[in-house]
Amino acid sequence: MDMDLAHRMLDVVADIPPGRVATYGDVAAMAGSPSARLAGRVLSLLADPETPWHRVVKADGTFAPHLVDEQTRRLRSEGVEVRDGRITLHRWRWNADADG
DNA sequence: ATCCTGACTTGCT
DNA sequence: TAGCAAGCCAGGA
Repeated sequence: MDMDLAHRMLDVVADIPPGRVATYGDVAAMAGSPSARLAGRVLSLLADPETPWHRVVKADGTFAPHLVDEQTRRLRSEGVEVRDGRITLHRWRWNADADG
């Protein structure tokens, strides 16, 4: 696996501000990859305890099935409104340009 | 080499 | 809105 790319993805995730989220596709794109699957793979294999993985969601605002509970708790603790296992993406999605 | 599976996304029905 | 297929990168059998 491309470790340089992997670390860029982790850096992108680390840059997501609290209370904001990004999609797997966003993370991949910002790291220079077209593969959202790779972003998920990188998080599953290389995420540190410090990595805010819970700020990464699917393109439709839902979460990976096995993470729903934990991710819901963490996002709510940051002020993100989670309804029925999903968020309103257009409202919480991180805009790197506007939000930093 | 081929097939299946996975923290994914998009387009069609 | 829900279900399916194809495309995507990588890894295991």
